[in-house]
Amino acid sequence: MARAAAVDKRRQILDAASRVFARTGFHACRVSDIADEAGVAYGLVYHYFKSKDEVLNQLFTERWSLLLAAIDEVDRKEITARAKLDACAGFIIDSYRHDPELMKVIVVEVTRAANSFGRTHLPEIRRAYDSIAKIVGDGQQKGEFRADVDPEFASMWFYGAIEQLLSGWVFELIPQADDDFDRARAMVVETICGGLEPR
Amino acid sequence: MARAAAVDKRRQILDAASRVFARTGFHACRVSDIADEAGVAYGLVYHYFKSKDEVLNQLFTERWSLLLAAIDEVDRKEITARAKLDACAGFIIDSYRHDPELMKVIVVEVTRAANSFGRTHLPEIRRAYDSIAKIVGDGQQKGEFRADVDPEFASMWFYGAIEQLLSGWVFELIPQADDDFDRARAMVVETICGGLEPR
DNA sequence: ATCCCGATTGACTGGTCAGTCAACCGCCGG
DNA sequence: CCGGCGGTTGACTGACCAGTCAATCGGGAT
Repeated sequence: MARAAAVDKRRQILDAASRVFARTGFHACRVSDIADEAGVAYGLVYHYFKSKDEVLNQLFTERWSLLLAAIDEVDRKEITARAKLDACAGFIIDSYRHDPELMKVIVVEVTRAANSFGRTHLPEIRRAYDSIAKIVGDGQQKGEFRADVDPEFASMWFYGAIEQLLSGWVFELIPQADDDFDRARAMVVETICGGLEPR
Repeated sequence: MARAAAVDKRRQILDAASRVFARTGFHACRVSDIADEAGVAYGLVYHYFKSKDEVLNQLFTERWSLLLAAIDEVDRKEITARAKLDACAGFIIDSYRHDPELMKVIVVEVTRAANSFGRTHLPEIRRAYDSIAKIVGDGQQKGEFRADVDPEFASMWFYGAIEQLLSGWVFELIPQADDDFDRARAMVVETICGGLEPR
């Protein structure tokens, strides 16, 4: 019971932090905001986490490892490179659809923060790029994609295009009705894979 | 003379700020770091700028208005949509090549910072997306691009792909020898325009 | 009933830093 | 030679906030 309650409180704090970071930004918010949002005392945050930074690290690592696992799993399937990239795009976009606040935090505070947290998590972030590059490279081997494009670069703009879509939704620059997510996924994959395939 | 010296000092502070923000990040650096880097007294920063924020705003606005002007000028030319997008990509990449620190600051601290400065400058950022969307839309009108892709979305991933390239260079994830810049530009334009053109 | 120990509380502290301000400098015009 | 004024200086202050810690709570074991 004590054990289960502790797990709950920890989760409660993480979820609250996700909302607060999304709303106010990591730097602009206070630890007391997180505690208030979670409905717990200030000090309890420090019972479960070493520091404010560690709360964000935890949020990032949790979700990013799911992403890495998903990409690797996709890569193991016997499907075309285009289908693999479509599945990757789908996973990322669905992550946003499922929990926009958490994805906003991850993108804004970590993935796109070249200073601060981006630096810290560079290896994990890079692993995602590498996995996508591998998918592109394998596609080239099989003749599905043209060979005169560097897979390393292609993975950057494939990922960049998707992340920019998320940003567009976060900033409310592009529509996010329920079917816009799937349409956007289909269009971006169609365009980039179309450009990567031999004419 | 006094006038000229004042302009120099202001510039000196802006340039120093660009270097310091790039190195340390806007939030992590102190105003005294900027003053030290510029070789002026702490208080002088506040003689020329209302606040630390205003220094960053100034850096951003200066460069971003150049970008907006460049895109508009490109759009006015009588060339294909693909050539226009190529010129836009070229301008952004050359901006980075010419002054990587400033572009790093603009991308990391403003463009990609959905909270804080991103919010503040949303209208100007949006104008760039809109201009690119217009180029894509016009290309569709002329039959150069397929019509079944939303220009608004296409501009997001075109810009996103390029910005991710910049990020890759900032993070030192992809090579940045002198000819990598032009190769990257050519590849990304070839891929995305290739995907946008009718098969 | 009593003890124990992990969970929980929130007041407090120490350090940091943006922004202020009063004094100083040196050029220029009279 | 002097007075004024924009440019320049840097010590200081006030606010803010991450992280600490001593005290309290409460439930399970004996």
